[in-house]
Parts: sequence; structure tokens; C-alpha cells
Amino acid sequence: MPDLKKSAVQRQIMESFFLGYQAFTAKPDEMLARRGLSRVHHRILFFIASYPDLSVKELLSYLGVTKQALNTPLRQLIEMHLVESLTAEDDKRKRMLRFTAEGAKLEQALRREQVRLLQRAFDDVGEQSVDGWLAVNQALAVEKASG
Amino acid sequence: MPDLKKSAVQRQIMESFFLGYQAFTAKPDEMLARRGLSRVHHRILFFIASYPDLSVKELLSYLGVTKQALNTPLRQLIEMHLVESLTAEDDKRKRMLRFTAEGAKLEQALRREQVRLLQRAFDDVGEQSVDGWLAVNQALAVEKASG
DNA sequence: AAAATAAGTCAAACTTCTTGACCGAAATTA
DNA sequence: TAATTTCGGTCAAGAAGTTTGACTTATTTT
Repeated sequence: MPDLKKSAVQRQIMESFFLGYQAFTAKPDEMLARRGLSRVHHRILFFIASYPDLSVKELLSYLGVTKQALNTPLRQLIEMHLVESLTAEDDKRKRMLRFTAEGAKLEQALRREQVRLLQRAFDDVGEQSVDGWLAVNQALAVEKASG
Repeated sequence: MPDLKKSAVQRQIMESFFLGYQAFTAKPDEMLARRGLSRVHHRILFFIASYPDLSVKELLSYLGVTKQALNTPLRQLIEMHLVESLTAEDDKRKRMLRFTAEGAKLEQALRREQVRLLQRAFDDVGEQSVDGWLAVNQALAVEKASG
């Protein structure tokens, strides 16, 4: 346990968090860039993967952007046949967003790279450290939700 | 240790990393916004804190942006008397960047909030988890540097 | 003396995001 | 049924931020 009262230690911890997170998104960013896509597209893909058949409104609330900001990247994904937008049976105003086969493949490929990176780091540090890492991330995520 | 082969588990891990990192920058973002500043300014402050008297060129290489992109935010920090730019003795082409008293105070305030958040999360999970969290972040940061 | 470097500026192009207004279709309500 | 609300989508204008490229000044290196 490092001494969290020292400025230099604090900055070092903050820096490795920053670099770690940056490493985590670097590979997907590169893969997406090859297709002319970016971080926003990845986030859209992530939420469609997590909540298949979610509506545009729900997606907007997860992303925390305006519908105008979502419009372009989502349309691109649809035009590239990665995502499809289907009218919901129960409420025909709604569109259900889901992957095409190709879209699902891309999401898997992006995730596979991220998991591979995590796996390498996990292998380096051992199981106990992994559990700790997960626990702290969870705690931080919860702090965010609460205050 | 969760089963990293399951898609849903993978996404859940990725999500809490994302949310954790977002929580980590949320408070500084809010404090900076009150002064009309943003993430870029925070990164500038971070590097000046880590490497006092660094040159503009060095700062550029840390940030990974063009000098035109740096120009505006750095000038703002200087005009707000948070950062000062002094001609280096040894090479008068260079400018040494450092904090004013007020700038140092701001950097401390931002860091204090981040440390406070980390400390709360750390207290929730215990010492062993903290060491694991740090170890994984380090490993990820290193993966970035290597490959 | 010539070439290279550090810092800074001006300009144009592009991207992304915002606010605000508006539309059509469908659902809800009064 | 008629009025209102909701969902998805679009158009327009403006604010930011980023990039490439050219150019300047001062200083250092060759």
C-alpha cells in the first residue's frame, strides 16, 4: 500500500490509471479508425451489445448526448450494415436497435482485443490482484452513481 | 476471479472500468468548468505538476497534440495567471512552464478531489484490493508502452 | 555564415457538439 | 373523437477543438 499522502505518489497513481485506461481504448480506436469510425461508434456498439433491441431514446440516455449528436454516427453504422433499426411491434414509434451479423462480428473483435489486453495484464499480476482491481473499479463506479 | 470467457462478464468488467474512470475525472471536470476550463487544461496542469519547468516542446510530446492545439488552452492558463512561462537560462529559445501560486493551488485542489474519491473507494475494499488495483493499472500502462 | 531548433501566429478546412425549431407517425389523454 | 404527448428524425446556425501548412522571430548549432 503506497503512501497516499505524498503528492508524487498521488500523481504516479493517477498517471498509471490514465495510461491504463488509455491502453484499454487504444486498440479499438485503431481498429475503428481503419473503418472511419471513432470512440462514439464504439460506445454505441457497446450499448447495443449490452442491451440488444434498446430504443434510440434509451441509447441517448446511456450516452448522455443529444439526438442530433447521435444522429450521424448511428446513421453511419446503419448505412454500413453494422446495425439495423427495426420498428418495435408494441410501439411503432420506437426503433429497436440491434446488430447485423457483421456488426456483431465487429463488436466481438473489438471486445476480444480489449479482453486480450486485460488478460495479459491479469496474467502478469495474478488472481488476487485481478479481484482487487475489479473491486476498486466497482467501488469507483458506485461512488459515481451515489455522489 | 470472474469467468473472463463469458461475453456478459467481459462487458460488465469493461463497463465498470469505464464508469470508474469516468468517476475519476467527473469532479475535476466540474471544478474546471466553473472557470471555463476543460480536460485539456487539466492535462496541461498535470504535466506541469509532474515535470515542473518543462518546455513547451516537452509538454507537446506528452500531450500528443500539435502546437496549434495547445496554443489556446495554454495561453488561457497563462492569462488567468495559473501558469507562467519563463525564458530558460541555458537556452533562451525555450520557455519553462511552471505554476503561479494560484495555479499550484488549483492543481492541488483538483488532485485532492481525485485522491478523496480514490480514498473512499480504497476504504471500501481494503488494502489488498488497492495493491491489486495499482498492479493491474501498472501492467496495463506497461502493455501500452510495450505493445 | 548557414542551417536547425523553439516558440508562436495566421489561415483554411474539417469534425463534433450544442441549441432551437420543426415534422410525421403513433400513442396517450381528456 | 379531438387534443396532447412522445419517439424518431431532420435542418440550420453557431461554438469549440483539431489538423495541416506556411511563415516569423529569436536563438543555438554546425
